[in-house]
Amino acid sequence: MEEPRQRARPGRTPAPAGRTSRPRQAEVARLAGVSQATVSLVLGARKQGATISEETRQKVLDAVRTLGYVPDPAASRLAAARNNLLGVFSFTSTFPTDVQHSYYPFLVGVEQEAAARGYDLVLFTGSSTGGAGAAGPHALNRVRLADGCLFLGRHAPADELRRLVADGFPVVHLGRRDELEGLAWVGADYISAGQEVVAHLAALGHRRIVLVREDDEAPASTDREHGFLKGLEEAGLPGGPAAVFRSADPERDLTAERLRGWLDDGVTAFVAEETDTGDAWRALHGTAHFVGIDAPRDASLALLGSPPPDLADGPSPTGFDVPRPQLGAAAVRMLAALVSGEKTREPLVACTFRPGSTAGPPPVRP
Amino acid sequence: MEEPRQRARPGRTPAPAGRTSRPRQAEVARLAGVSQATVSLVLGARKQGATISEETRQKVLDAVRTLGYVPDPAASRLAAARNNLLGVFSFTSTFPTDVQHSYYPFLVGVEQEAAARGYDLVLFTGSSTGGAGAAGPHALNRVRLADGCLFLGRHAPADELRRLVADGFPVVHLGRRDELEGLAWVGADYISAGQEVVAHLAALGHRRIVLVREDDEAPASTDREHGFLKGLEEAGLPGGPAAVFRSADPERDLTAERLRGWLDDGVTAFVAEETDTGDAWRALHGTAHFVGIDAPRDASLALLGSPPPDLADGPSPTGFDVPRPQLGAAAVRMLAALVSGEKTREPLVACTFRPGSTAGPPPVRP
DNA sequence: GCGTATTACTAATGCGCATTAACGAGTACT
DNA sequence: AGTACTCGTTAATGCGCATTAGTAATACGC
Repeated sequence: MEEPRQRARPGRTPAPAGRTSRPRQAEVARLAGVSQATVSLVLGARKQGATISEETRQKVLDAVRTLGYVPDPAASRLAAARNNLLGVFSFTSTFPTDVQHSYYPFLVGVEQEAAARGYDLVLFTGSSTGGAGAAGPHALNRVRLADGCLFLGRHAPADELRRLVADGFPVVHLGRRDELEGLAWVGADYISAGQEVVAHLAALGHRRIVLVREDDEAPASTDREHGFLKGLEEAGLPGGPAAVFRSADPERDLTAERLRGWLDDGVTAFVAEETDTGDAWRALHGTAHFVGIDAPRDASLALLGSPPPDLADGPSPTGFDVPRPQLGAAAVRMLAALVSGEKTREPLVACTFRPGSTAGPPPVRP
Repeated sequence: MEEPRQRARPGRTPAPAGRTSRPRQAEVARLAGVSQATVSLVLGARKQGATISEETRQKVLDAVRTLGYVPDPAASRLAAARNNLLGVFSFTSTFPTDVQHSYYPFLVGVEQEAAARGYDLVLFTGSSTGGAGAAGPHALNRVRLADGCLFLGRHAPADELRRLVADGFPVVHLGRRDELEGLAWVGADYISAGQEVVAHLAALGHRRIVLVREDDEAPASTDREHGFLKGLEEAGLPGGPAAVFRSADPERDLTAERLRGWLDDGVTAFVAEETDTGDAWRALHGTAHFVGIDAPRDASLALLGSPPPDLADGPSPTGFDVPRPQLGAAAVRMLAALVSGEKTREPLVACTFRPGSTAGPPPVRP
């Protein structure tokens, strides 16, 4: 019988012997005098199955400590396990030059909650300015290295997100996102918060309230309006289109005449939504000041959110605050739940009512 | 001849057939009628070596499109023996509740540069309670999961850092750190910057200049003093201990009497170092104001750094700015160089002179 | 004394991809 | 015809880890 000719052995070149590379489980095993499998068993917090003697366990752990062994995340994941890494993906850079527009407040909570649960964070930056990093059609794919990924901002391409979700990869979107079937998300409960603000005003005695908002279809915006209208309804106050003033440019359209007109019509309280720019509140605040309204004496003002930084020094507006760190933390909790296969939990985080100083009882009409 | 008994084949259970998993290169290969290796060659942007016919390339790309294949990053990185991950370690949390005390400005540059080079960032928090790797005495080992690691702040324990460096793990420290042999670092060139400020004052005509600094041995502090003294020397001005006022609590010790004494002695310009707290500048600024000095009319003031946030609204002090984003970027460049085995580069980043409005010609003495 | 548990560990295997030696086919040159 | 190349492709291999069948050793039951 002719022995089949021994083929040469292709494959990768062995690592250069010169530099000491990071230790592997094999080295740990050698040092501990056990097999690589045993090392894996000791390190993996197996819930059942193999048992390891305390003696062996200690030998292994000692070797791990001595060598400073740390598992390779890529290998862990490839072997169908996890690597205790959570991704944070933002299409725009996570650290924009301007802190104001950053996700910083959310990340505070994200980092804390992740650390508390034993996860480290991987920052995946989408198309950054330089963008040499092949921001191809599959840029989102890198996140698969982690056990799951958190998405900030609504810029993540829907089809790629859908793909991740369809593949069963744990994904959580920070901010409501219903249009994407199956996408888990956490968001602030703007509806309840808006409702609460209206309830507060109604309790003070206001009977005619107007909402000033921008021309925007984002959930954060429409939810606030829903909450506002719901609040009116529950208080038995007049709602309908007349209660909402919507404009693409409030600072231009919210004129003094218009404001005076409302006042003459018996409107005693005004509510503005919080926007990226803060324009709605700025317009309301500015025009009211211009007209000579002294809040809350002549009329009450409220803001569905926090004031923009440039107005932060003024009197604290009545309204609510979005608990951004808590939102980040909630997102991490949900992501962790998905990673471990648990059911998803309540996606809404309550906002906190801020009494402020711009709302009071309506003026007594002569 | 007895055939060796056929061992059973242990290993992992095959994936549940139920769910259609994502396509692999093998499936693409089958559809395209080529081998898996060919698929890998087509997809990988090989710089040299194998050549692929245009026909085959198209067949493969078509199959990729048909199946919607996307590479598994875990597998890619495992096979390529690098994770494309850079660690960022800060002993305090990376996102402190107070933005002011954060490394945010550095991270802006770190993120940009890392993204431009195709790296993702892993955030390690030293103080984190759980922190996956139980913040024991070997908490730093956790960073070995990345290809290299950037250290922010000087809280990282020296012995552990030393260990990483000794093991050939690529490490870069943000901020000068000479005492640790072999540690790569990048830092701001405080010496040149301090020198430049003094040169500016000297050029304006000042002949007696005093530096106010805290009682601190941090390189950022001593470097500023060196630069200051070097500047004096180059301008042929009197240096020595008399030119430097050092105090652990400048706000208490920098009294009005002392300041008046200097003025009487012919000192016409004062320089403060920038500190974490901004106390040196605050003391100098405050006492000068108290004494009735109007800068730059009665005397010139300069600051070796940027003013603290609470004084940011006042007149812009003459001095220099530390280009924090650029420092972060430079640190990433150096780290990337270390990871790919290149030589390290220039560790110093130049500060930018800020003319400001607190320095001018010395007053004409009667 | 022999079957059956139980315990403690190891060998073997594959995850999906990158890498490379080897090979067949074609071309060009002695 | 033999040699020397170039081109295009593939088989084989391993990256580092998790998983599981198997085994050896000891303990237990009757």
